[in-house]
Order: sequence, then C-alpha cells, then structure tokens
Amino acid sequence: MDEEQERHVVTLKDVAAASGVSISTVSRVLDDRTPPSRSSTAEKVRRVADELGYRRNMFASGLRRGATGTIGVLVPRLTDHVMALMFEAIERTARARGSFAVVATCGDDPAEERRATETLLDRNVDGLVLATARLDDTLPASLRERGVPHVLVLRTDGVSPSALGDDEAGGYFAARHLVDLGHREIAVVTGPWFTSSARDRLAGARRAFAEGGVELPDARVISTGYGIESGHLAGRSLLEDAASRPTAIFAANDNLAIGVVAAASAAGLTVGRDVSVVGYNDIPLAGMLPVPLTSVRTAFDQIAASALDLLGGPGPITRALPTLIPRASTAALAR
Amino acid sequence: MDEEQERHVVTLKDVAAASGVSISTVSRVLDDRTPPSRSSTAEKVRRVADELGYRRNMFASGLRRGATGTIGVLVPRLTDHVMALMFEAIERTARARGSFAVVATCGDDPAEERRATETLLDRNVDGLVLATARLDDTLPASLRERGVPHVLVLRTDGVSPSALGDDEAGGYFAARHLVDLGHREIAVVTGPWFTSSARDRLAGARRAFAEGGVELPDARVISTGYGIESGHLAGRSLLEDAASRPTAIFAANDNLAIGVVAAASAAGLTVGRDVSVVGYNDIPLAGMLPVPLTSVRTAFDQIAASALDLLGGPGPITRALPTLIPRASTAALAR
DNA sequence: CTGTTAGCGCCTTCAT
DNA sequence: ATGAAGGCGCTAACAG
Repeated sequence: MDEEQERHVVTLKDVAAASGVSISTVSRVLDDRTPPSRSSTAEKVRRVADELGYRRNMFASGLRRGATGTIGVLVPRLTDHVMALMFEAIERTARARGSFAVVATCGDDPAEERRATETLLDRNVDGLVLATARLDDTLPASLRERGVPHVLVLRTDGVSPSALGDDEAGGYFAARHLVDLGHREIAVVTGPWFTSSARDRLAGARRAFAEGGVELPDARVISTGYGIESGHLAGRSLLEDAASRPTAIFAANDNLAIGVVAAASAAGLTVGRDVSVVGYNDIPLAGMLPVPLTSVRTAFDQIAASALDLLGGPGPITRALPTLIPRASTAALAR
Repeated sequence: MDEEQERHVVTLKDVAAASGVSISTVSRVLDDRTPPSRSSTAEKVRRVADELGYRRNMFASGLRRGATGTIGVLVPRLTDHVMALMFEAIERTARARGSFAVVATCGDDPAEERRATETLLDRNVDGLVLATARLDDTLPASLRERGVPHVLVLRTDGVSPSALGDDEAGGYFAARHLVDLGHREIAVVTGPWFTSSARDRLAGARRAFAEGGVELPDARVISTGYGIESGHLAGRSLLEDAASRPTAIFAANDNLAIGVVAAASAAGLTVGRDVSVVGYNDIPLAGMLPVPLTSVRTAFDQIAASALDLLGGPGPITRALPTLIPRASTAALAR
C-alpha cells in the first residue's frame, strides 16, 4: 500500500529526521571505516537506518571521499580458464576485505590494454590489478610515473609490484617429473615469449634437464600462444615424424596440453602410454579429461591475497610455490 | 619536469578557465548524449579538454545524472565456460553501446544471489542482467515490484523479460540428430531441474523421440548439475551395465558431455564408435577434444544483443535459434 | 548558444 | 559527542 514510500530512495537526511539527530551524526555512525561506537545514539541510528533500508549512495560518498572500495582487474579474456580462476580468486579475496572487484578484458592488444586501463581509472578504482603484463610493456611504467596504485599478477614486467606463481619452480617440477620417469626425449611447448611465465617455466625445465643430463635441442622447444589451438599445432609438428618423436612433452599451460593431447590422439598415439604429457595450472578440467592430465597446480588464492596486500603498500615481487599433481597422462618410459 | 601539473586531476573548471568559457558550456559541449555541436567554441573546448587530458568524473556525473552507463551482470560463476562466454558477449555488446558491464558471481545460492544483487544495485547500475534465474526464484519478482530494470539471460522464470536460446529447438536438433543416425537406445543427461534450460532441452528431445518413435524410459533421463563431475557420475551410471547400455547420449551441456566422455573412456568405450555423445553450447573446447564433440551452438552474441535491447524498454521473452554442429563424437549406429 | 544559480548525497572541517 | 556549514565535480533549470 505504501508503494510510493518504498520507491523513494532513503538518504542520510531521512535517517537523520527519523532518528531525531543531525545528518552528520548519522554519517559518522554509519562510517564503516572507524570502529563502531556503542553509544545509545549510535545504536538507535543504526536501527533506524536498517529499518528504513538505508543504503549509502556510492557516488556521493565516492565523490567526497576520493576512495571507492573498488579495485579494477584487467585480464586478456575471461574465456581463458586461467584468467577466470584468477579473477574469481581476486573477487573472493576483495570481497572478504570489503572491496568490490570490477573486471575489464582487453585481449592481447597493448592499445586495447591502455584503453581498458583508462576505462577502469575513469571509474575511480582505488587500484589496478593487471594480469596482462608483457616484458616489453610500457603500461606498468606509465602507471608508476602517474602514481597509480597497481600490482601485476601471474606475469610481471620485472619492476612493478607483482604477485606471481613461482614459474621457475613449477617448470622444474614438471620437467623433473618426466626425467624421473625415465624420459630423455622431451619437448617443451611454452607460451608467448613476451610473458614472464613462459620464460620462467622454460628456465625451470632447463634446470631439471641439466640436472638429469637430458639434452633439450632448440627444435624441441616451441614458444607459441596460450590457447588450445596453439597446443594442437605444436603437438602436430612435434609428433608427426615418428623417428624424431619425443616420448614426453611439457606444455607450459593446460590449454596447450589439451591441444597436444588432441594432436596425439589424431596421430593415433595414446597419451600416458605412447607419449607422456604434463600441463600447467591444473585447471579443474585437467583432472576430468578422458586421460586425466598431470599438471602443476597454481595457488591462485595465495596469489590473489598477495596481490591485494601489495596494492596496499609498495612491495616487491612475490612468488607462490606451485604443486605437481601427477595423473594418468604421464607414465614411466617403456624401456 | 611539470610533474605536479601532471598529477593534478583536470576538472571542468580547468578546461573552462583554459578555454575562456563557463563551466556549463564545457559541460554541454562534452556531453556525449547529445549530437556534438560543430560551432567554433565547441571545437575549441574539445581541443583544450583533449590537451589537458580531461576525463569526466563519473561519480560527480552519476550523482547528478542519476544514470551511470553501467550495467550489472550476475552469473553463478565465471569459471563456468558458458557463463564466461555469456559475460564476454554482454561486455562486448555493452561497450559497443557505450556502457560498461560489471559482473558479480554468486554461485548457486539464492541468498548469495540477493546479496550480490544489492551490491550491484549499490553501485548504481542502470540495469541488471541475470544469468541465474531459477524457476522457483523470487528475485525477479521482487525486482519487478521494486521497478528495477532487469533482464534474464539463458534461463528464465517465465515472467521477467528474458533473452534466451531456443532450448526446446536445440534439444530437438540434438535428439533428432541421434535418431537420424539410427540410434534408438538413447539417454538424456540434463541440468538442474530448477533451470528452464534443462527442462526445455529435455522437452525438445522428447519431441524428436516421439517423432522418431523412440522410447525414452525414465531410467534413461538423468537430471543433475551442470558441471563435469555431474556428467561423469551420470555417464558412469548409464554405461556401467553393458546389457542396458544406451548407444547414444544427449548431454544438455558440454561440461556434462565431457564428463560422460570421460566415463565412457574409463569404461573402455570409444566415443563416436561404441557410443555417440552430443553436447550443448558448443564451447570452443568442444571442437578441440581428442574426439571432437558434436554440439549445439548457442548464439551468445545474439542473446547479449537482445538482452540489452530488453533492458531499454519492457519486452517479452526472446529465443535465439541455436545450430547443430556435427563432429566425430556422433556416428551412425553400427547395425 | 551562453552564463548564472542550485543543488545531487555525502563527508569533513569547525565550532559548540 | 554533536550540529552547522561548505564543497567534492558535475548537470539541469533558468535567464539572458
């Protein structure tokens, strides 16, 4: 019956009138940044605000405060499972800390990346989380100059505060696993050379190979995209010639691994028997494939937590240790 | 050298001062909602604004205008590929129309759904796009009462404006495909019974079966979640008994299909030879599996466009026609 | 078309 | 601890 009243947006003024105090008192009582007062006035104001269904107008509040409780996240695409996992982890963490995470996607295009960054900045975000860093990228540098709080995740430019997985260690675990299984003819399919993750995972693999006395000729290293398609192509070129075929492949990303597996199937090879494959990130799908995929699990939640920590104060580069998850796609080398 | 100047945020006042006109003139010239004036003053103001690097303060603007150019999107989770595809389509469409899409995730929990809705509303979004509708859900009804502009996508409650795929038709296409291939022992694994998509896809399948004179006993219908895991379980229970085993399975979602395929592999069956499997949505992964998956392609972009149209004026329920994409996972019944 | 005037809802000195 | 007053940056009436 009192529909009109329902539709009216409740402001501080309404709460003040209803509780018989001034607007500023209400504002202070309802300020969530300071420890809540236990005075009777405060109690009453809170109760009235609740009854009336008061909700702070973020625009007015943000305009006045400067800060907005919003952090902007930039990812290449959300349809990349790794990025979706990363964003969800950031969103969860932000929410737990009382912030809201908004995301923008920009593909792999640096120009689009800048545009998206400005869009996010236009929305007065308190800080920026970038999962898009290229080693040759100038965006982080320009953010540093402009004094924009930001942190890089998953990939770094080597300078800005970054929350990463320990890709070198992960690469080492994956390669070491294959070496331990007796493989000596091993290929590595890694991601785009402009990402620190691709380089570091390869570097870690090289270390394991050196330890195990395994050669890694250049022809056995393919740097490509991070999509399934790329893995498919790489797998085909590695597996087509039966004579030079490796017995194991480390794909520096689960998508790449899935592509490699598809190529192996197409070549009539059974993964886990004829050829071993290790992926990276351990996306949920990895364990649910027809042949469950051995992978290196990235600690997304830990990375998200570090990232938000680094947004607060200036900090260095952190690296969360990953874990090898062995499954059926890797097996001991048939002698 | 003029770092200080760089750090200062440029406001309308600055632009006004620099161009020798009043603030309101600048405001009007820079108003992107009206056709841009070609007068010399306007030209000059635009140039100055550009040089100074003016960017509208969305908070101040939003506070004054009421509208914010932001639409809120609610999905269960972004790690569900279907939802990631849907959101990306909405984001693209929104951007093309000059809006910005923000997303919140809420799992499958109605309470969380309400919380997330309020969070989005608190951010003064101009409208809400919900991909979370349950048939028994009261949220759309409450949004209708409160007069909040909203549209449902992919799933409907049957009342609020909705932009859907034509799930009945899609279910028909999938089942008809199997019938045409000669299968008569067919099972259907569909999604949660509280989603319109699960019910409609099953209804479409039933129509195809009826047309083809194929029986669908209750034991051959499994309603479950929309995750890979659910598909795996359903597949196992359908395929474990060789005597009663169906020769084909329609999974009303690619995740379910992937789970079914994994179960088939585990049971020593080769998909496409021993058992045919059809999925739904045609996520990019579907075509890249070891055995490429036959699927029904959902027109996400078309759905996104309809959704934003419906947000404008009140409208009915639209259904975008899907397309069957036949691949190697389905084959003619070996006689 | 231009400028002047009043706020949008909130926060924050500054007094009390 | 409270209230009064001013203003964040922008836009919408209102006059000229």
